[in-house]
Amino acid sequence: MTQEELFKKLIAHSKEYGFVFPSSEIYDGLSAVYDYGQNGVELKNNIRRYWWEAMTKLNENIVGIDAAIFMHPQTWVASGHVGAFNDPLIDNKDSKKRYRADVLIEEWMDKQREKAEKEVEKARKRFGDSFNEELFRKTNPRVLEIEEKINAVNHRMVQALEQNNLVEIKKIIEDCEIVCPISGTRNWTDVRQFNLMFETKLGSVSDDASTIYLRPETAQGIFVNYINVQKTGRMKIPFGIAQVGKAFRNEIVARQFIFRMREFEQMEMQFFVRPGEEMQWYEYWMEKRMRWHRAMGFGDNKYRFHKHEKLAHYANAASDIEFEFPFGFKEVEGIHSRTDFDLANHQKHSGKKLQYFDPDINQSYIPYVIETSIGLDRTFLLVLSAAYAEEKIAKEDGTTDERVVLRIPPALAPVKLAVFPLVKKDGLPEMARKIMDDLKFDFNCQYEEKDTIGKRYRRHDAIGTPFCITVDHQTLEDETVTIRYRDTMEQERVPASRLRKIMSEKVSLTNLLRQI
RNA sequence: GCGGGAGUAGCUCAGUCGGUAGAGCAUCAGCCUUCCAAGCUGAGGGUCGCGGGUUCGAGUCUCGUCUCCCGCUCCA
Repeated sequence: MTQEELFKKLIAHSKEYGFVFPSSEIYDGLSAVYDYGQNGVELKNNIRRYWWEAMTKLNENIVGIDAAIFMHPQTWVASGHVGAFNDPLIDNKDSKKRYRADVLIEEWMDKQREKAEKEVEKARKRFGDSFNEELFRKTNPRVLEIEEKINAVNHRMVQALEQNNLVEIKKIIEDCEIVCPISGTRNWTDVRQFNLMFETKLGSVSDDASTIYLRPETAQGIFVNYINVQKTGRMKIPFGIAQVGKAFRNEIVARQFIFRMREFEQMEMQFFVRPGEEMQWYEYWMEKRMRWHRAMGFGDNKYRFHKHEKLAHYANAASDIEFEFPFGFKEVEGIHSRTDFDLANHQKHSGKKLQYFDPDINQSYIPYVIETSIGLDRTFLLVLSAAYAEEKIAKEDGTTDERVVLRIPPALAPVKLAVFPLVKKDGLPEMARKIMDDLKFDFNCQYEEKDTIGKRYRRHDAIGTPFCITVDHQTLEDETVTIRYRDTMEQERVPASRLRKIMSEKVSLTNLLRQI
């Protein structure tokens, strides 16, 4: 089976077993938006809890918040998103390459400048020692002509960008006869504005309402609350603030199932440190976050670090944790050293002091920030794709059988255990119900009596239920039941009275957290 | 956005030359009782993604459109 086939099967399996549905599917769906189903929501909640507890429970100096999705519009000016998430783009129809229109024009201007320089060089060779460069630049008609052209284009471009005049930008590209560096043609599409932030209106009357954005990242909710949390929680540097929540990006191309969605959930932690100590904390969190991933037990070789060579506007170091998805190694988490970029800009734009007084060194400063940012939906996809397995089983009569099993870590599995009566009579259902009623306060359980026992086992394999409890005739005699293990398909007979203790141990999130 | 592929029952798919929409699995009810999906009987479930056009007649031909998958592109 190719990886592509595997991925398709995974998507089909996700739908068939109630993990992920296309959004508003009865209306044909909505591009790159998905809903979590009855099993998906359980798995997602469990992953979220695993992260949340790993952050806030295991670290005394990390606390959580839950900031609103709507934020003051100035937030996004300060963070740089209004500038950086707003690009005029143009496509070349022949090479199918996409460019930033303003970059194309700037590159054209650079080329013109090179031309002028060549004229100057030529003249320098011709005139030798008597060459007066300044005079030549001021008087040579060719150089003057080029410079005039550059200035005119630059003026037009700046004005067009300011007025957001996309038609004019395209006209500049046409007038300058700019060609695609790849295809060499001038077969361009219209210039389009891509704003990655979703806009909406705050206020009921749209006329005097102000435009606000759906947050494109959750981090800013932490930065604007940093001083509140620090003061009211009496936090001392180094400390962290964790948050889980939805973020929204109007991606040009959203693809690969739930890997890149327009509405997605981030689990972010911003760790505030003393300036100059950021690199050691950066290393610390890279290592610590990798351990969190590996504790899930999908295999260390499935993960790798990817160091960013080209850094974002706010960072002085950045690495991704990549996981080997069916479509290749892809980012699930970023660990970024964001310097004091965000806090310093919020201080500047808000006029509020965001400094921290450090009693140890008797100094005030704006803290530096190490960010760990992981996609919850991506982690969900990670767990599903790592857990999904198709197995061949040798049967007693020599034939082979197949089963689909999700080897989800028990602590994360949507349903922890299923309780079955072996047959639907002789008082076995009643006995099974009684056991189920006792266990349901502690675990997410399901009771099933329909179909043969084998079918019921397979059904629960398919949704990743790690344990099946079967009540048989012997149970009526000595109150023992069997536990059937999902991964090995082996069974073990235990007293029903011990079930709660045994299961607590096996599905414990605490035990998973201890492995980090 | 461009190129390729796809869309028929909950799932996987068949549907010939344009002539009354099918199978297996699943679901539900009943029978049977057996620890690894396959027994028996019956039932429900479809505007063939959506909308035009051609035709006496369209799941099938044609045009448009939407959605999904793959590649390019984009990606704090």
